[in-house]
Amino acid sequence: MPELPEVETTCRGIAQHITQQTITQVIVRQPRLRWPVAETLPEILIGQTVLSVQRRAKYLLMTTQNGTLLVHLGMSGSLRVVTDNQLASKHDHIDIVFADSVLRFNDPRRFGAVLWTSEPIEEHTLLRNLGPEPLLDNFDGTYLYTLSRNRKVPVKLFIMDSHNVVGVGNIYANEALFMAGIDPKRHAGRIALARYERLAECIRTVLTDAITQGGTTLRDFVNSDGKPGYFQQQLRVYGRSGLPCRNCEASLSQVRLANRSTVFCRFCQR
DNA sequence: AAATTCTCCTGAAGGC
DNA sequence: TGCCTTCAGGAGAATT
Repeated sequence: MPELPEVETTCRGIAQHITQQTITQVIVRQPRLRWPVAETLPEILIGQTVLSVQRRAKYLLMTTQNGTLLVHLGMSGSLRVVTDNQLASKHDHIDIVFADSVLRFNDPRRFGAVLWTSEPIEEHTLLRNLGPEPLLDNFDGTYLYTLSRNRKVPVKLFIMDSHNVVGVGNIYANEALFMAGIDPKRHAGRIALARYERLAECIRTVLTDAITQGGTTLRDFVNSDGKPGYFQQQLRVYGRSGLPCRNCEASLSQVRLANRSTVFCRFCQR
């Protein structure tokens, strides 16, 4: 499933192909996504030129002279650039057509979103209340510590809440907490500053490593055959319930927090 | 304000 | 082979 590293890699991968390209056609085969795709999307987009492709949280922002196309990949979405007229296949819901290429949005579970906005992007409802980017300088242990005082929510849910910090999905929340030695169930307000310093660093590390891997794994966004090819990182705990902890060999535990699978080592994480 | 639950959707995996 | 159930989950919306 696309987490921040996949979105970042997608952003870099498609940017080089569609920046400065003018949209000649828009095909919407399935408008029922997370929110309905505007019926007017083709007439809005045709003739516009993509000036930049950026990422905020897990949103991809394609800016033109008139506004921004927001794309969220949800659980199962992917974007790829097609240059050889290949036929659309199952779940290829939207094509953004340029002179020599097509940006194709595929999303089996349709939790993704494609939305047009002409208002200033930072004021958009979906972006205005987001917390800091975990890879920028305004995110650190002091920030997490201060924000979490008196909060009773489990720390795993705290770091997965996009109001607090964006882009930490279930997989990397599990991984970062293992790496930091923190019990995912621990109340956010009951963790000391030094441990939050460690956690912030671990969040940065797991995300950065994944982006580095993705840069090589998802090396080609043009005519990638079939699957989007999300990277299989070396995961320490996620998906390893009942398997030995890579640190102490004990069997890894699994619980559910807010209906999310949570895997941890009950000895290494406190 | 904060915490919790609900909701959308399809594909994979397991049981019989 | 096939049909059923269960699970997976991003994150906004709704509820407590």
